[in-house]
Amino acid sequence: MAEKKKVEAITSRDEDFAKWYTDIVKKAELIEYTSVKGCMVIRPYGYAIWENIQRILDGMFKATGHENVCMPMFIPESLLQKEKDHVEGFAPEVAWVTMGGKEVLEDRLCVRPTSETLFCEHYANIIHSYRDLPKLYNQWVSVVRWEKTTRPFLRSREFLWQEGHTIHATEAEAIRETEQMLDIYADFCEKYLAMPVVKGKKTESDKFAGAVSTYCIEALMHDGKALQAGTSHFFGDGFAKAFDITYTDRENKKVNPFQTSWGVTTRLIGAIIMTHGDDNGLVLPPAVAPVQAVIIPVAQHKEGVLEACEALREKLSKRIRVKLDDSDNSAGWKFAEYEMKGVPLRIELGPRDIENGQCVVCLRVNGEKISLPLKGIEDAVEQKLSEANELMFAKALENREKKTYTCHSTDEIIKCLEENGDGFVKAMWCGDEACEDAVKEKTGVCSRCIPFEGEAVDTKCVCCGKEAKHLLYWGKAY
RNA sequence: CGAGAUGUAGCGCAGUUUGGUAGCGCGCUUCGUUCGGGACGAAGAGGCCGCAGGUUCGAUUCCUGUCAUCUCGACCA
Repeated sequence: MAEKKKVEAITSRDEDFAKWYTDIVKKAELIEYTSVKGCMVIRPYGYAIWENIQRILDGMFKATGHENVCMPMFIPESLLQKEKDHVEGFAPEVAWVTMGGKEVLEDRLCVRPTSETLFCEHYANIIHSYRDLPKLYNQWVSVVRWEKTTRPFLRSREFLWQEGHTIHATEAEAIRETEQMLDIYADFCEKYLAMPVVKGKKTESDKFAGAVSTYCIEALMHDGKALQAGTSHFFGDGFAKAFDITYTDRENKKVNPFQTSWGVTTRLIGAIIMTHGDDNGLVLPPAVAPVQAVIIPVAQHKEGVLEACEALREKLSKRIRVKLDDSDNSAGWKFAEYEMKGVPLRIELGPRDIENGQCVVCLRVNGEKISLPLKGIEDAVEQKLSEANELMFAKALENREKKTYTCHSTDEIIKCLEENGDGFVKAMWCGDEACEDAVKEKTGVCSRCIPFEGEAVDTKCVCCGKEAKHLLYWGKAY
């Protein structure tokens, strides 16, 4: 029996985190590989998670006045090259199109690696007066970046995302927008994905190509590596100038507007896996779980069991996403299956329960198993789902706190990571790029962000010892 | 993109050293017995051994190339 179980089990998380991750994406049926490197099929169960993410976020965007649009997938080289920093930032990973198998020499087309240039071209066409501003646009599409190394969800060559592109009359308004969207991302991650994030600003060397400043949310995965979960950029009027976007203001003067862009990707699914998953498989936050509760009949061949299960499913389906598995697999098989798939709640219903007017409810996050009366079960189940969400957030936060270290020298960073494993390192920085590089060279951690919250832990730079300007989060990143 | 490893049935693997057209476990199909933590028995089905060249009478096995996957670096959401 023990032998058999071993055959089916996934790699232990603490033994080999990377293998554990790929085991989960395959065994929970989130993705399947294709014959093209870095391009994956997102299977129904994986895509349903993305649809839930999409639905919630889209609601948040709409509630703050944004509208969805859809830009073309192709960008002519001449357009891509209009903003110098931007094109330089993306050039190495742009995929070019050949027409009918022939190389195109003049103004060839690429597949969008991001759509700033397309939005800019469009804005230049439709914006004339201050009355045309702001435009708060977003699109849900896929983009292509020809990455060298790829990993499902974390780094694929084509990935799904949303990209918001807004344009404003004033700098202050654009900055407010950048901050607002970062807040929305952070709220979304913490409330709906139960994933704590650090809000902050990227250093100069790490910011988006063409941006004045890049804000980000950084999350810490269970193995102590950092993952950028979302970004929000303030562009100033640099793009507007490069693309000749102007409007006439109230004083009848021609001026450039200010822009932002912000995005999250299917990488969030990778973040969910690596934040919450355990040795039994995926653990999904209730808000985005395709199935929030699964009903498993016990001794389903016995009279009345399936009928009782169906009645329960019917009742719960009015409130939550519920599935009844009446397949003829054994109950034990189903338990393991839905644990692998990360279903937040399992409801067992068998002859004994029916007799007692109850069911057994089991929480995926901690394995807690309790009997609850069938009367009023809808409320109890909703209660348990929100409890599961809180527990997941608390667990993830505990892991992050445990793996957040404060260091005062590069030697201390090296020693600390050796003793405790990877994690966030909080250390002061003078603001000099040379020090940023030197820390990476010496210790292996790179700068993640300058956090909005958090007090100075020292007065001197962790690297050069000169006066420190910023507290910085450092870490090894995905 | 540099270093390394791996591609054999849906999944996990053996076989390759020493060349002769493929095997195991799980899963799958059918029937029966089961069903409160991945049940059991019987009978079946399933393979251009990643792909393309080469060597050979003959290649899953040897050689070359290529594609994909994984790991570690450099780069990046």
